[in-house]
Amino acid sequence: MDGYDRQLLAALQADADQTAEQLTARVAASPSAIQRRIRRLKETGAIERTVAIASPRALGSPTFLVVSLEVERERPELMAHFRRWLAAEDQIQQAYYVTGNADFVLIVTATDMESYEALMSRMLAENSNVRRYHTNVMLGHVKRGMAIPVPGS
Amino acid sequence: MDGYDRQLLAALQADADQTAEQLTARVAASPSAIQRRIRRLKETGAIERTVAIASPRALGSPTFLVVSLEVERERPELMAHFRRWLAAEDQIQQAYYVTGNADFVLIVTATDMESYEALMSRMLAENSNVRRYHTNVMLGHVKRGMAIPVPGS
DNA sequence: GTTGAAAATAAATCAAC
DNA sequence: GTTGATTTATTTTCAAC
Repeated sequence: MDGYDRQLLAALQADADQTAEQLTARVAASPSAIQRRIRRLKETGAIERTVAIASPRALGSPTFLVVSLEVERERPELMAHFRRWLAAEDQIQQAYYVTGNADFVLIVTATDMESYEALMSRMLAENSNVRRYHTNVMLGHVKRGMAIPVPGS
Repeated sequence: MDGYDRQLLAALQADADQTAEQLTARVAASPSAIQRRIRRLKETGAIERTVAIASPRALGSPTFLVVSLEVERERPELMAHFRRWLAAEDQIQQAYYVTGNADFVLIVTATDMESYEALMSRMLAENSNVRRYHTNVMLGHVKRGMAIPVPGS
């Protein structure tokens, strides 16, 4: 991971559809070097994956919700079960383990509030260590991304 | 947007590095049809963009924070200013406008707590309508993604 | 790291069904 | 929608510097 790799990560986090040739405009290196490094970044896992960001409108403008929840942490096996449950649910986009009032913060999608409530009921039914949760319905977003800023860029 | 497009969106949200040929395994259509549709999905904006998901470890394991904040909403011009401010800050990955206790939920990255605090100070100094905020430091994540589930898939 | 050429792969375009 | 051929663009690999 040197300056070239960091510049590449910055560029590809913003737009992964650029060709090696186009990237020479942003990364001071030749197409050959760029191609080699991109492959290496993927091999080493510095680039975990490349994904298409879909427009919510194109998929029926689902409801998004921000859920903070508290769990009973005493039983490790229940926590492990809960994490697996979260990972398996497609409607749960993001699941973060946090400090503070809440233990988890989730970003959830649902076609409508009814389906959200069904998901939450199922969550409670299938995870006895979930104590309570608080829902914030998303009204809109200013920004949506996963890009991590790169030091030298 | 028919069944083919939805299947494609589902597949590309998970992995955008698949060739049209590889996609025939998941989308019951020929490579030609798949290529044509992918291009159309990008042109129409159904696919907003394609991005590389970088490993936080590769970028120095930054701290992630979930910030809920309350704003003074009375002055629309201040709100517009705040939204632009959020959009312009690289450290702010996601900014959601929500109902409930908080008005906004942010997902923020910082190299360390000091830089996070500097960002928040600057936020307050440059946005007089931000009333208060509450920080949840992220300890880890179970899941990190932007994929929207697709009805028929 | 670079350039440049060759080979392999994939995408784009088109015709015909 | 499909197949198959063609063209174009990109990636990959390599040699030489």
